[in-house]
Amino acid sequence: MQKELAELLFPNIMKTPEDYEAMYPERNLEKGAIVTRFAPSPTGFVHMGSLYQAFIASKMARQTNGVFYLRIEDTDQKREVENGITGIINDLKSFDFKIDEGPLQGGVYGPYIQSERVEIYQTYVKDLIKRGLAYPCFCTEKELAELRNRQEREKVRIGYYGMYAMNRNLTFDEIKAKLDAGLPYVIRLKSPGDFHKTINFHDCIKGNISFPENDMDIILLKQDGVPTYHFAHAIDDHLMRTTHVIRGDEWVSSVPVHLQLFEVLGFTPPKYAHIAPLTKREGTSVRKLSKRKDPDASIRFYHEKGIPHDAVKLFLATLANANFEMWYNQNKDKTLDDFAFQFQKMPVGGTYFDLEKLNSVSRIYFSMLKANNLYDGTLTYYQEYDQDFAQIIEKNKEKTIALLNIEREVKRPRKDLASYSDVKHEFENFYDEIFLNKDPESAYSGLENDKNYDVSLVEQYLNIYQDTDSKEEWMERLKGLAQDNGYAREVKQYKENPEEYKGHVGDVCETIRACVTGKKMSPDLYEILKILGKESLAKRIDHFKKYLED
RNA sequence: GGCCAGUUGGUGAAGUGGUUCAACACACCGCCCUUUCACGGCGGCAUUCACGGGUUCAAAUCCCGUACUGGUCACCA
Repeated sequence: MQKELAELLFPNIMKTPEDYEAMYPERNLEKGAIVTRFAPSPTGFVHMGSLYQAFIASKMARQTNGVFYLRIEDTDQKREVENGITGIINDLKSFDFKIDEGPLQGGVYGPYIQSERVEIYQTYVKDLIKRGLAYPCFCTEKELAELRNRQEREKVRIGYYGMYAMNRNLTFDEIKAKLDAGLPYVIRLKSPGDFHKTINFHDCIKGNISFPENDMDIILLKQDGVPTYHFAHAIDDHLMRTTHVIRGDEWVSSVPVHLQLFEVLGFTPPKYAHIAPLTKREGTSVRKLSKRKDPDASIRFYHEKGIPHDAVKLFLATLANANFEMWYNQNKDKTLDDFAFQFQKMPVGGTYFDLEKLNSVSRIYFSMLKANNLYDGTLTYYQEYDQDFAQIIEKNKEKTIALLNIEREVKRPRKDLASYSDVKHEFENFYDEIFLNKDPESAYSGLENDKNYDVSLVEQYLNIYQDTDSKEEWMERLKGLAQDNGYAREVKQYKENPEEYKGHVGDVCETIRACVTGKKMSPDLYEILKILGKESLAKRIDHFKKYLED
């Protein structure tokens, strides 16, 4: 009878589970190799939360010489977005995640798009029906809603299970009659579970967890013949020979369903690793990072700000394994690839997505770049976002690299850059074509309207300027200049007898700095002056005077 | 409401029974270095690990309860 029912429902399915088992054999990999996947729905761009999951999955696969593949879960046509798949692939590519198998790169376990695998799912469903483990259900939305209401009233567990599974024991003739009447139906699992029994399993991240067994007759195939997530997961991850299912922890409570599915299908279950969500604070509550509410959830955000993807990855790495940061700080010459991530060290609760932390990670990243690499990245960034500035730094390539190199090739480099967008802000005043073309007020806006400077100090400095000076000679000159004008040669001198001086050599520097950079703070003045040269200095003095006169 | 999980300083977090167990990072403050800022150095910032009880010679670490936070209970993934 069950066999007849199976044939009645799926007359066109000719293959058997055995055929697919043979088609997709076990992978031949070294022991401990992790086969895992990134399995998004094509609902738009990849956001931080899913990127984080992809990062962890690809990392775990890479470091065990395993396989990282991409599977598109497009079983819900309603949610689909145009170009969703290429968008996802491009996003992953831009972060340099190597995809071993996927819709574009192919692979012997394909197709890697679920909508192209419908025949496979139906084959297994047909087999389950044949074995009396699944059945067609004709319940309408309305009936289901009524059931829910009734269960709410009776204060019993809500769901389609046990005695509430109305269509569970329909006879063959009843089913045939409904079919003949053209009624739509879904295929449900005839759950063998008992809610009063407990199922234990081990999650690689969360540890041992126990749940009541699943007794819900969950839907396997929707009305359109396409599987639900649960069923597709069981079939695909078995057939694609996934060893570790790495996914968001909103799935933890579904594990009993999934384990049951593996059981009835006769599959060995994979290991599970449920990743805690990236979270944000909102008042006193905590919520998942949201595509809609958080601009920083989008990858675009980092691109526009000019935070390199490698810096973002470093940040994700510290979120994934907090001990990464310490290791990295002690092994600056190593890369992400040299660190072995551990599931056990991944956070169990929510993971706070802290932009300030990203900032600090990015600063360290920038501080370690070589000037010419920094230059290349900067140029690429401004070619996209500010062509005028891009032209200027391109025209002044050597000068720009020299500027970017100030206090860089030292043991402890500066950390004043957190993004490419900071470069313009920090350095634009060093280009005469920008600085001198600004009106004096805005060129010197960094002085915050402080006009208490003695410009004659800079004029005197111009007269004694020697571009062959070593740093020590330069300093000597400044000290002389200080002394001649009633300033202390040394800061200490001044501190001991402040009333005897107008100020100290630092104040002299400060005045030159203000004149030259338009700011109260800057990288090493000696280096800057050397790069700018005497001519530029002279022009800046005139500019400075206009500002002071105003 | 049922089921499952989490709760360590200003923040993120290490740490799962015992003489450095309260690391580290970010933030903040103080001092030092110093031509400014930064960098760096030193110091400060949880007598205590949500609360209450229990087990133990010994608990942030194990057990029970309470509170709070989050997840989940779809023909969405």
